[in-house]
Amino acid sequence: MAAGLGGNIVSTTTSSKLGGVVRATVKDVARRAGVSPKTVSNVMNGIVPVSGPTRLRVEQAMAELDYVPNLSARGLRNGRSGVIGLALPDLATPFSAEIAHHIVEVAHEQGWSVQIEETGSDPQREHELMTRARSNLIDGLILNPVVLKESAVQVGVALPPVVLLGEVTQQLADRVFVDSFAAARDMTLALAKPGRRRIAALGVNRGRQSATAIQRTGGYEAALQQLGIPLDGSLLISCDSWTPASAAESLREYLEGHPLPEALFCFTDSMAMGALNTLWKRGVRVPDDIAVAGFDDVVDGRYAVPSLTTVSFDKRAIATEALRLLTERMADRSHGQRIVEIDYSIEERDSSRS
Amino acid sequence: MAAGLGGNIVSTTTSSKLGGVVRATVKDVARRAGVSPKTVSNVMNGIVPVSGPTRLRVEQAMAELDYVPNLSARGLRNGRSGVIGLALPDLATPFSAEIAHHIVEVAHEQGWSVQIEETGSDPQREHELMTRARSNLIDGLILNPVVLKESAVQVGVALPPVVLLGEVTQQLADRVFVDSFAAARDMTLALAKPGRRRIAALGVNRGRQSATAIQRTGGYEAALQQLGIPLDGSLLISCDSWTPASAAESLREYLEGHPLPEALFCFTDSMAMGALNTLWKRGVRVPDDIAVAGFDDVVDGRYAVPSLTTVSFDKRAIATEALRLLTERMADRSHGQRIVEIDYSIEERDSSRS
DNA sequence: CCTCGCTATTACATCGATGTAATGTGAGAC
DNA sequence: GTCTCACATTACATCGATGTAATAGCGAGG
Repeated sequence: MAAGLGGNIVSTTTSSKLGGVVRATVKDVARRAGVSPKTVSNVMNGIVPVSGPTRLRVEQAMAELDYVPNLSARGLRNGRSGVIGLALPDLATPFSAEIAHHIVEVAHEQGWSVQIEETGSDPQREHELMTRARSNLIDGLILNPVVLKESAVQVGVALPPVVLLGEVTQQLADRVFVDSFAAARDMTLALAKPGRRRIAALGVNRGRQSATAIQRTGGYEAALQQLGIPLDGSLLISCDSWTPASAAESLREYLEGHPLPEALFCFTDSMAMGALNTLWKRGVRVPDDIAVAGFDDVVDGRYAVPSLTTVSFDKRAIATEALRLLTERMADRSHGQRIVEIDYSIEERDSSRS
Repeated sequence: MAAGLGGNIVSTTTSSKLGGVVRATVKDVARRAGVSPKTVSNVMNGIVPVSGPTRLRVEQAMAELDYVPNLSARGLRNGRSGVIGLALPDLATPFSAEIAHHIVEVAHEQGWSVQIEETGSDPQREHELMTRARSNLIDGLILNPVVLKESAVQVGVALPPVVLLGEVTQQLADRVFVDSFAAARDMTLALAKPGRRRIAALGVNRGRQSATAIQRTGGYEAALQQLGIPLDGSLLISCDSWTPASAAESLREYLEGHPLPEALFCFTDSMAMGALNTLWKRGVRVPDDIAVAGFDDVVDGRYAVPSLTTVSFDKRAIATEALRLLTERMADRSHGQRIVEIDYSIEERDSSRS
């Protein structure tokens, strides 16, 4: 309201409003504590030393005014927002949800906020995200891409730090992954152990192959080869969407035209649960008539009927490693590509117990 | 590099860096298009009219420079970030995940980003979130509280717009909810229809009651009363954590000391799936020996063995309504509390089919 | 008593976008 | 040919926090 004299403008209204409610700023805190705004800032950041008494006065003033820093302003000034993005195909998928859970949890422990985006397996959407990322509202991105070779995700110099989850190849970004090929191979071997030879695989994509599907199919085939079992194309059950609904329906159709395999390896637990439902509806007993296995070790799979044999791995480790790679790259963008592999194990449960 | 003359300082270095990569600003775009920064801003916002040719030049310049607006700066200036917060107890819970999925989806359609937080059912954490919300990085908050009467969530004047999900009472915030009481009552009635009288309820909390647990327990008891069935305390199976693990274990312990009820109403689908697993392990047939029902209509429940009878409701409608309430309140903070009720229906599936 | 040197504090500019108020430009009317 | 009016465009200040460089304070050493 009051204009100063000369070049200096002395404003008396410094607090800002949020929906009509006043909010204190550093200036307000400074005035109340009888110091300069920069000193308040110094107290908050702790880099520049502040004397004991002054620090106390400032802290008290902050408390009295219920001061909350404006992160937009800080983000503008610092060039960093303290927010990371997490992009997943579909949050409603139990596997994605568990990953998201761990990432949000680990991020929070380290003081980061997480902004979630769904790509819906759409390369276009994945591209949008990179752009969004560049708008400085997020400092980095953890991306779980689906489509192989999606040129959309060109992890280049003009983009913020990115960590990919999963087995995208041909990308230069940092990456955390589980060796799906080896895991699928081992699971197939485990299913074959009790002498089963007619082992079907559920989840082969008909059209555009996802990187994950290719890996798991490859591992499955490698195991058969290792066992000397000839590859039987009629045991590859395709399933366009990796959902229980799609899996249940695909298996239902399949069983109408094919004999029952001795074992069924589903490429995700979600699909396995759809499959279990179909088998149960047809009166097929698991594991007596057919052994079933999944992949991901999702919580619900453990309580499926029967409990689902699956490929298990430490999802929290994935979150921890992804965040480590991301923060390290944010600190130093120059170092080369880093790839972290997460161990897996075969969890044999009731659905394949012979 | 070149200093201007007089009071005006003409800077030639206007683009900013992000990890060593130059990023164009409005100034750069303006210079390239031969207009002022404000005109560029006008082109983007579309409020102030800009002549055709000028607009074209600006748009071309933006494209050439690969311009991306800095949202921190915009947020600082406008006081709004375009981000809303979503706080849920636990993302890994299929129900929460599905809700999150729909909210993220609907929010994206309306141009909002979503920042996710987990409260872990911790009132303290819920409080932190409100503070965080005030830091202007989020314009509003959708909160799914768990604990009843958590004084932490004091939806007051100094806080950003909040919409609560669920049946928190005694709060003045806008709210979207499903009538758990009525739904639980109807489900209990449905389970009793074929003449079942010994109906157990799984999910009663031992210690601190959640609002939801109270509602569902109440509905269950109301149904029994309506049916003239005396309330039998030994049919109330408590379960401290609403997870399949906890439910499976609680039921296992329960069955060791009690006869098998005729029906089991679990307060969530997740718990019901844990229960199904326990029943199967004990050789109890569902629905022949006992009918089982859940609540939430989670995807995996539909493919449980047997398919789970449940209380269903439109989760996308919850998301849509929550966002509508939130955006309306952000536009006008003065109007009174609004409460939206979402319809439910009883989905009878194989787990209770007699 | 004065200066040196160290530390705590301050004034000022800055990050990028945008509202405000003022300026510039053109067509149309007299 | 001049004046008005409407509209496109510009200069400047601002949002809030913080780095930079300069200042103030203060004890120790000469």
